[in-house]
Amino acid sequence: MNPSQHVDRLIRKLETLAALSDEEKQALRGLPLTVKAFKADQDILREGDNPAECCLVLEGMVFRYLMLDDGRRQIMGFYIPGDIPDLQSLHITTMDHSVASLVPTTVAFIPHQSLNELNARHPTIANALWRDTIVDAAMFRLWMVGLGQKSAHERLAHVLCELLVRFKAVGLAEDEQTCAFPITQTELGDALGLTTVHVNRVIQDLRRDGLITLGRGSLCINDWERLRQRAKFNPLYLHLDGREARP
Amino acid sequence: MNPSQHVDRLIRKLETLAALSDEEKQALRGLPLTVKAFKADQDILREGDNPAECCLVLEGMVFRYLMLDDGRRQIMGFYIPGDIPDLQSLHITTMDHSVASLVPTTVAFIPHQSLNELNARHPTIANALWRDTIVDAAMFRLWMVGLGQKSAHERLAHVLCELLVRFKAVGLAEDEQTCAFPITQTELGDALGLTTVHVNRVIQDLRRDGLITLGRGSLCINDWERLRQRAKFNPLYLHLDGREARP
DNA sequence: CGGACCGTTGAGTAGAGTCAATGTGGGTGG
DNA sequence: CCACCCACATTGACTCTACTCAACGGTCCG
Repeated sequence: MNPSQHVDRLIRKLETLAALSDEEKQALRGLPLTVKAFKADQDILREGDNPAECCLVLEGMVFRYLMLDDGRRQIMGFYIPGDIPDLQSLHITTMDHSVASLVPTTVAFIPHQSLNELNARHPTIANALWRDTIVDAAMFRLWMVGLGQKSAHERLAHVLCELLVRFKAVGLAEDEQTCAFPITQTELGDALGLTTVHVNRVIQDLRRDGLITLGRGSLCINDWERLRQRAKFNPLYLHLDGREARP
Repeated sequence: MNPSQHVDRLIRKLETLAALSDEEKQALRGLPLTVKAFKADQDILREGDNPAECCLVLEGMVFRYLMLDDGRRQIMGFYIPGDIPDLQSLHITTMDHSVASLVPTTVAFIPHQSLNELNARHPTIANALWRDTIVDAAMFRLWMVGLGQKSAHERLAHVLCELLVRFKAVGLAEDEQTCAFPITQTELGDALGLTTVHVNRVIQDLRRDGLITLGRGSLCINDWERLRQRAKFNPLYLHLDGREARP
C-alpha cells in the first residue's frame, strides 16, 4: 500500500458520510499521516490515555474494549480499514476505553491539531466527521438492543450480518457473501456478552442450518435472507444512505 | 418557568461542555424556541421520523427506546432538563429510534436551520454540541458494558448512581443524596435488560441492605459509597469535568 | 516434538425468566 | 364520600437459557 492509497482509504470512508468537493479532497491529501504497524493483540490506545492524534485504520482490523477490574471484558465494536475508532478523542481528551489490534494491522495517526485546522477551514469535512461519531453512537445503541433484548442466536447472527455489510460498504468484501473474519470465539463472546462455550454452540447451530461457513479467518453467509431474519438485522442504523447495504 | 429560563437551561448544560463567552451566550438567547407540553408516556419523536428541529428538555424527563417487532423494548437512556436527546438528528436525518416522555414534560423545539447557522458562526458552540453527542456515545458504551458483563445487581445500582450524579450536575437534585425518579420498574427492566419481576427483587435487596430509599417518584441513596462499589460506578464516562477540550 | 492457542464436547448448575396471583395507592365518576 | 378501577408493585412456584468446570482435539509454529 503506497502513501497516496492511505488517504484514499479515508476519503472513501468520508464519502459514505458526505459528498466531498475536489478542494476538500485536496485538503485531506495534505494531512500529515504517521503510519505505524502493530502486531496482533496489541493495544493501540489504552483507557486513561490522552492522545494528541486520531488513528485511521489502513489495513487489518481493530476493536474497542473496556476491561473491568475482575477481568471481565466488553468489546464495544470492531473497526475495519477506513474507520477512525478514536475520533471522539478530538473532543474528550481522556480515553474511557481501549483500542487494540485483532490481527496485524497498520494505522495512520493524524494529529488533532491538523484535524481541528481542517475542520475550521472546511465545514463539510467537520460535519462529515461529526456525522461519523454520530453513526458510531447509532451502532452502540443497536448493540445495546442486542445485549439487552436479544437471544444469543440473534446477537451472533446480527454481528455477522453487520460485518459483511460494512466490509461491502467500503469495497473490502471478498465477494457478495464473503469477508474477512479474524475474530476468535472468545472475542465474539466478549462482544456479545456470552461465554466462549456458548458462542461455539450457537455457531454450530448456524452452520448446521446451512446459514454460514465460518473459519480460518473468513466468513461466508450462505443464506443471507434467513440469517437476516434470524438476526432481525436492519441496516438502517448504519446510515449508509443510499449505498445499498444488501448482499 | 418563563421564556428566559428556557434558554438558561440550555446554556447551563452547554457550560458543562465548554466555556462560553458572553457573545456566545447572547447568540444562544437569540435561538427561536417553540415550547410544547407533553403528557406522560407520549412519543415526542418516532422511529422513521425526519425531524427538522431538535428538542431540548425543559421540565420533566424523557427516554429513548427502540421497539422490536415482537414487542420487546430496549430503553437506551434517560434524559433530564437541559439534555437534547435528538441532537444527532442534525446529522442523520432519519430517526432510528423513538423518544418519549416518562412524566408530563415540556420541551423546546429548535429548528435545525437555526442550529446550523449558529454552528457556522460560533465554532465553540458547534464543538460543544459535537462534544455532547460524543458524551452521549460514551454513555451508550458504558450501558453496553453493563448489559454485556454485569449482573442484575450491578446494573441496577449503576443506573441509580448515574441518575443522581447527572441531576446534581445540572443543579436539579433535591439534595446531596436525593433526586426525582419517575421510572417504573417495568421501564427499568426494559432499560437494564431484565424482567419487571427480577427488577423488583433486586430493588428489594438494595433496600434491605439499607443502600437506597426508592418510591413515590423519588430516589434517595442512603449509602453512596457502598452503592457505588456494588455498581462499580466510575463517573469518568460522563465527562462532567467540562472544558476538557478547547481546540 | 512440544507447547500455545483455539475450537469442541459433556455434565451439572444458577441467575434470570415465565406464569400467575395478590397487594396497594391514587384517581375518578356516580 | 365512597366504590371501583387501573397501573404499578410484590410474591411464589417452576422453567430454561446460558454459565461453570473440566477435559479433549486440532493446527500452527518455533
